[in-house]
Amino acid sequence: MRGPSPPKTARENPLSSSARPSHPKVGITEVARHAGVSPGTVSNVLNRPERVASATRRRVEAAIAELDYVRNSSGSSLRSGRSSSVGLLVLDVTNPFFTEVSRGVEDEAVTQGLAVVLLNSAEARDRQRRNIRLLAEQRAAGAVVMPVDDDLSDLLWLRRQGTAWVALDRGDVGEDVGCSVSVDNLAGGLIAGRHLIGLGHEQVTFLAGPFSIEQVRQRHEGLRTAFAEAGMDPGGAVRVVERPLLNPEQGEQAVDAVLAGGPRQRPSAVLCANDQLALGLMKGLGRRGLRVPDDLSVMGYDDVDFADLIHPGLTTVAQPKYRLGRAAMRLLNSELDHPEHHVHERILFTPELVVRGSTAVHRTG
Amino acid sequence: MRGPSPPKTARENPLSSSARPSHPKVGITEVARHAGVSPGTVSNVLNRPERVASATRRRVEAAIAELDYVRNSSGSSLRSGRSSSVGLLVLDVTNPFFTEVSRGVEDEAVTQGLAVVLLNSAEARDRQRRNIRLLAEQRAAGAVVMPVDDDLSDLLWLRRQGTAWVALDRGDVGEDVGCSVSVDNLAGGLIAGRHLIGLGHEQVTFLAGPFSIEQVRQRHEGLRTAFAEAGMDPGGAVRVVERPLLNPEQGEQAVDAVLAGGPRQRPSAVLCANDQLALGLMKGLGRRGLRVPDDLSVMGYDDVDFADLIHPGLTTVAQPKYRLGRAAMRLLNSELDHPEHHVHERILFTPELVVRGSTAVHRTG
DNA sequence: CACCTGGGTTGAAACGTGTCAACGAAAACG
DNA sequence: CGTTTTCGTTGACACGTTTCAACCCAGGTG
Repeated sequence: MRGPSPPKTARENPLSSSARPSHPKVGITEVARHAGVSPGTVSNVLNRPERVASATRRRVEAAIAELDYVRNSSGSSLRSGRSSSVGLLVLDVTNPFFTEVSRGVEDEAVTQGLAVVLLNSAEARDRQRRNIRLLAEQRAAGAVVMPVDDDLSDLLWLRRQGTAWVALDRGDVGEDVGCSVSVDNLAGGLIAGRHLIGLGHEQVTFLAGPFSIEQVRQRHEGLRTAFAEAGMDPGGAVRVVERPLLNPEQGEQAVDAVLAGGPRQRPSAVLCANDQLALGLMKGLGRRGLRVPDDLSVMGYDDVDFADLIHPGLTTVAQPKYRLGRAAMRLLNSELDHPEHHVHERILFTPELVVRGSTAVHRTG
Repeated sequence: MRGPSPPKTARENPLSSSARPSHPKVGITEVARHAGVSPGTVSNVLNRPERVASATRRRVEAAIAELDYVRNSSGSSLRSGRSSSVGLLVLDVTNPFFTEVSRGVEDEAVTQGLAVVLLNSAEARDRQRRNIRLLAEQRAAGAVVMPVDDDLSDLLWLRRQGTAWVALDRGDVGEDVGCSVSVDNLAGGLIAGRHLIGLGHEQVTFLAGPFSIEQVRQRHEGLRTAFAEAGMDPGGAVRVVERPLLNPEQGEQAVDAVLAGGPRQRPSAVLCANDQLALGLMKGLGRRGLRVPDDLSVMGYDDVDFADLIHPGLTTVAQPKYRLGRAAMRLLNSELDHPEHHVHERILFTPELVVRGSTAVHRTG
């Protein structure tokens, strides 16, 4: 695709002005010749240094340095059948929640010398599919995946291709299918609901993302449970507004729907499926001249960085984002290291309530 | 590294329960046999479909579908010397500015069938170096890079290895070195300064990131120019507070330094090098009981999503983030397509002032 | 001294693909 | 009808690495 110079004419590349011209083709064999050993030995120096006598090892390392050899990972993963990079398939790079998770994944991956490639599904099924295909073509060692919906068929296909994965933030994948690490969304909805009920709210709206996402469903269910638990009828007390995506724009556009309804059903508090939605909603409310929390209490979910930075601070349900990513990658590592006697595992974190300024007691009347 | 099963024993993999067992090894040759053609023809179907008769093409495509063949990109890039993925080397995945840019890059890359792998420097030189090495080992086709500082030696090395790149948001790379696309930071600082001066501010603080970053230096310079232009002494009017990183935490921690100084030098407005810094600063000010913009005007830089979502809205200098990414990738594409008669190019966008609620006229007295 | 042992090293054989000269057949031409 | 051109297809080879049986040799054992 690139032909660095007119094919047959091995003309000197004008770019390599500084430093040694760095012979265009330095492979393992060239290094071997230069060090007076066989290619196999060089390979050993690279991959199992302990098996080679320290004298020759030093000689090889010197040659590597002198020739400025850089390993060709295509060759290596072609021969070994697997590449040494793992995919991180994320729902939305734009969402701070995911970027935080990715930090955890990266930190854990480097300890194993694995490279992380970050891929973005943008909450779209076909993009997820494209990315999964990409991972298969690259023969990725493994992947950490946040599935876009309940249909795991593409992921099963990926595993059949020989690429292991662990599901993140999706607790409902059976343990016969794969590992998963997630946060208890039922519990999250529950503590959110209890918090609002404790403040005297009797009519709340759940501003939801698509119900095709399991997290959304469970947070909703938890919220309803809280009301049932308090002896109130969830059917009457919690209304749902569903949006197709979980971003701020959607939150802002939802204002009308949230405020709609007769004075009787008008909510005194809103629980958003997401901090992003909450942020947009608060902006929309501000536009309408409504004050948070005086006119309406607002809760988010995730506790992303900016939840603490806006005014009023966003009351929200915190998820251990960094640890989530770390745990997922650790699980993946253990599966890669011992594929034969690996049994899928499910890790469940517990969310925590973080109270800030965006929720207040319901002033009746 | 992975040994799918005890070496010699080709035992049936218990995982492939559903669907066809999908013979573990389907390569281009297997497809060829199945379609009754030569491997070369299959390769042509994959890469230059127009050169193969439609009858045989259909036959091959059927075989591909039936065998569930998935191309092995290791083999392909080993043979061709280049992989078909490009790197996007970003300063900080956490910063919404970069995620927006990445969307532009991705959208443009898919039009050329290139896969984008996102790599994170975390504003750290050694991580940038690791990532550059990774790109070299993978023989990446190219890269879009936001350099962490002025030292471009690693990037020059990368190009010597045969991987082209274009610099993003770093206008000072010479056109003898590589393409670049950036936003005019001098102009940005200038319009920011004019805005503040127009509001009557005479004493402002520039809350800066590390001055090793070119953008920071230039925005500062633009700000000073605005004052000089207005007949005021920049040396007296603009004070600088420098922070080592460009994130919200740093902004919050800078409150003391910003407010420090006798009543005479106490600023009535702050220009932040970054929206992230501005956000943190505003939070810190809130903690101190100071109101924005009543007690202090605050400006950001970038116009990330949330600048419009917080209260008060953040007055800021908008950069065309998405177009930035798109332009960079387009430049890279053109270099990859015609490496021989390519001449490096420099694209400079113009920033725009976005006035929101965080700046107000200076109430003297 | 003959024999074994085992750590170091070698050489050749894959891995799956792209490329390219060569070739056959059919079509266009004189 | 013979000759050239065009279009499709073929095989074999090369890319850079890992792997593995074979081998060498020094040191220990009987």
